[in-house]
Amino acid sequence: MPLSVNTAVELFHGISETDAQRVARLCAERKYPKDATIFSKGDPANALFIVKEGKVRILSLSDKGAETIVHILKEGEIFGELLLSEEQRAFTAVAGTDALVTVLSKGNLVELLAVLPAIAKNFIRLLSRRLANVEREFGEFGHTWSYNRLAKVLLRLCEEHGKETPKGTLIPLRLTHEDLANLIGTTRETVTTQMIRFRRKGLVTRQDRFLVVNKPRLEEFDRT
Amino acid sequence: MPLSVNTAVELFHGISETDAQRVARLCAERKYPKDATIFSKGDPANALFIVKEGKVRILSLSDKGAETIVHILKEGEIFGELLLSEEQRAFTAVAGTDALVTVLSKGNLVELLAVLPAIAKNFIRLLSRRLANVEREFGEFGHTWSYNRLAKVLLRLCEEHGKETPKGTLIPLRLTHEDLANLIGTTRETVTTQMIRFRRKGLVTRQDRFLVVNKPRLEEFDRT
DNA sequence: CGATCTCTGTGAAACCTTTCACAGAGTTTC
DNA sequence: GAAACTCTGTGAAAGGTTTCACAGAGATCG
Repeated sequence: MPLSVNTAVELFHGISETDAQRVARLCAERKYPKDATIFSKGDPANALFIVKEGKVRILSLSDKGAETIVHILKEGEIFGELLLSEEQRAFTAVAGTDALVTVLSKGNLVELLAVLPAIAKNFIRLLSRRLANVEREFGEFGHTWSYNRLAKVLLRLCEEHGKETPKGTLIPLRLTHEDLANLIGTTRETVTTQMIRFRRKGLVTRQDRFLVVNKPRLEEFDRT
Repeated sequence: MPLSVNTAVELFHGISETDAQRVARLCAERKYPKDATIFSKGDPANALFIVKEGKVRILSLSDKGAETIVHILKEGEIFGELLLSEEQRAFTAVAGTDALVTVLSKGNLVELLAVLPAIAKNFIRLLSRRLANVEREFGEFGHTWSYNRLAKVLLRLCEEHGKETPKGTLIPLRLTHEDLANLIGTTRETVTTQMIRFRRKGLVTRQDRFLVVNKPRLEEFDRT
């Protein structure tokens, strides 16, 4: 068990060292191997999670097997945050890589929110920001064409996970074409076709098994 | 100015009558005629709004004139709720009918959140729920075909605004085909074509200028 | 009431996506 | 290292959507 919670996590910004230790005592830690399910749609929503190491994917699974990747989370991000409004999980969370997560039970969270107003404030800000992002994406997805959505998703992934390199912005995720298809709601084959076009146009390249994006040109492409 | 705030509004659930009056004193009211702009993308985000009467539309306007309707809000719902995380409005809010809204300035909201923990709790629950809804929709919109998205949107509008009648569920909004197109990200012509198909199949009918949905059959259609 | 403006209905051509099928490259596993 | 599996690349046929153009129905405003 950690001695003190990472105050770099936005939820715990601005609380004293003493409080941080108190919080830490209420948290547990769990390890998941890549592709392990952290929780599934329908499970009781009884804890809040924070990604400590690795990546976590939030999936929406439709009745007919279709899978949409709603979010790819990195270190410091929170998930399972809907526990105060929903009894059951609406989504499935899966470890995208080997992952270490901090777990805070619903009871403890409620207590913390009551006792430490700073945390309530942080929580509100955090939910607001995520809501704003999802709604923005939602609005932008009006574009019909897959290549527009693909360009936007790649740019978003650059913002959220990208690492600048001399050759462009590297996205340090092992994303298959099928993953990208699930991110933009199309088929694997369409992604393959469009990625080839993007590569031919010099909008993206490959580095080992990772994608490297030429941000300026891709943005330009997206605007046209 | 109202003497006491409507505690039917979720944000003000569970607070005492005295507190409700205190809250009410911090609120103002504004009236907007149909199609008036309440705030625009880019405006400073300095107040929270609550729909008191009428409908309000939240729009995402892309650089190139494309408009997506992100939300249609009814009485009791909150908007401009992102003010604690965003300096500027990310969306545009427009009166969908003549509308009466309650306005709470950012400063006053922050004060209330600090003083009345019940409100902070309500606010969190409210943001959680909205986030869950948007993410769910987002996930469901994987389906490519316009008629699937159209069916889903109509069903959602039934849930949120529908009034049961002997002939089916009436949606009391004057929605043009263009509005529907902006809700599902397609063109007006496609909506026209699909609505005609829906009508021929008996999934929807018309009542005056309103839409009446045969929910069971439309749900069945959506699943198939 | 007539003119105007908005909304709905249609059709054809160009384009994009899905679906299905299969091949080969790349990885993983034993 | 060979077998098994996953991922990427391709192609053709079928079907859906956009785009453009135009007509008529329906509402609105003097």
